[in-house]
Amino acid sequence: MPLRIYNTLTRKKELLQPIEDNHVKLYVCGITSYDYCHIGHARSALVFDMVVRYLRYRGYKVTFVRNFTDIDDKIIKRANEQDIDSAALALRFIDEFYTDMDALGTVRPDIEPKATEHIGEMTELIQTLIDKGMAYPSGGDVYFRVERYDGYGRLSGRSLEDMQAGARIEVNEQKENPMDFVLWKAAKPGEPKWTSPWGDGRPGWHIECSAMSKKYLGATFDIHGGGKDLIFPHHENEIAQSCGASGMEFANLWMHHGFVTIKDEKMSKSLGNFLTIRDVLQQYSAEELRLFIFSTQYRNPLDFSEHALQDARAGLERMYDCLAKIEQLPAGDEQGPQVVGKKDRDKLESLEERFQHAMDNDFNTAQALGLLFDAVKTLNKVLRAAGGQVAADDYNLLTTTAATIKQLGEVVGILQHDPVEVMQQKKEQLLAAIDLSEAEISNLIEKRNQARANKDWATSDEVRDTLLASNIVLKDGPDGTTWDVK
RNA sequence: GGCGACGUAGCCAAGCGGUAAGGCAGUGGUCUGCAAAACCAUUAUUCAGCGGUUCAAAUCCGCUCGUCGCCUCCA
Repeated sequence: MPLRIYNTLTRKKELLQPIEDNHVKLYVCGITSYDYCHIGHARSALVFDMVVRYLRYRGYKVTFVRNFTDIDDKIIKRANEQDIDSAALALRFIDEFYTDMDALGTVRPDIEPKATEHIGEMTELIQTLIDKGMAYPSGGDVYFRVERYDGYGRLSGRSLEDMQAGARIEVNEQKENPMDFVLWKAAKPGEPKWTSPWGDGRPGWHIECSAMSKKYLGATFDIHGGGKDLIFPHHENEIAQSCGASGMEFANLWMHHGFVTIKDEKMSKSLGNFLTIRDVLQQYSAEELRLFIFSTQYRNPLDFSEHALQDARAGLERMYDCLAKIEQLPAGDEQGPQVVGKKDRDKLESLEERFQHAMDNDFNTAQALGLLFDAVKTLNKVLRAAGGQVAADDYNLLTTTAATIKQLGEVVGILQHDPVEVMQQKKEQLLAAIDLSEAEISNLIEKRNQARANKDWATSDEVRDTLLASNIVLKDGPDGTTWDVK
């Protein structure tokens, strides 16, 4: 029954115990909007989409906040390169982000705050830190005084000494300590700026999340999430700012997902080995992409390859095919022979429970999906054994299990389309690429059936080979011949 | 250099102290005129290597090797 989540802070799986009974408050670091999103961003969005869906499925109320960083060095730089306004650039890529998210079918967060709309909250927080001696203005900037916060390094598991030893930080004369980080940046000429007690400027990156999470979720909340690359310095600094200012705990649980890699290297802009979400969605459906992403547990690295996506496609089709067959099954016959054995019945009836058990273990989607596939395997076996004549009891088991599979699929966002239609659409799509209509295929099948009735195998095989040349595969079953596009 | 993660069949991937899920691919069989599909069976005496703890280890501990990540913007 209990849901356990791996907490980066303690390096252990911990029971989820929301501060407010049954209400989970979740903050996720969103994108910096200056470019199209790549598959790594898709993984992030999809992982937390799954988390929210699962928590809600388990009966929790979830308040989900995900921010937009719409002011930052990269945005300014990119806007300058294109000679456009930085705010306009940021807005444009927020729009593009929504386009991608809608295509992926992710649930919208409840609140999506933008950094530029919370400057007041940030300056207030910075002032609190200055008042407490945890921050200091210097030359128009304001810096966080890292040595004044005892717990600095506890999230990333490193000591201040370790970090200083290997510091690759640029020497900055304005800092008291090289590890101090900026809370407020003085504006250079021509840069976007806001007024503050320390002069015109803009916020540093980390302060926005501290300010906005506090505003919408409170000083202490349940889960804070993001990619592994945010652990240091971003989340470490958030903890320092938030705990430093409030004197209270910040997020109770820290969830960090692994990277998407290509040939085992991190996908990133600097390496140039990234694919955008829309690139991939041109070739693969959102559900295929989801199946691929959830084929491994969220903390592990996930290697992107054409082969892996093809596997996901084959797997998803296998599931839909099974569901479609059940949907088209004639209602159960009271007289029909029962073919489902006790072992299979128990297995199918306990599917939801076992699925929950897997997901309760730190959202183990890989195992959960394995259980779904295992159920499909069993359903296929039953369908085969029944041969179209299903006993009423078996029929009920088949249809309720199919409904359960669809319901559980919703947690990871797959199997949400009508199975019969999906299989039909798949055919039509592929047919469109071939110069044959369904009617022509039916005619050819009819011709072949006549030839077969006359035991004219030469003609029969000729028809089959002709169709095969157009990627149409014939399947002779007990109820006649059906076909599929290869 | 500091810190961390990972190494399970041809590929992907669960399992986290009680004797190796699942997917893709392969092989044999049922079915078929022959096929295809589907189904059934089968595919790791073994979990990078070497030691140790334990009645029992892929699972815990130590060392070695290998891969990757963070330490600078990054999901």
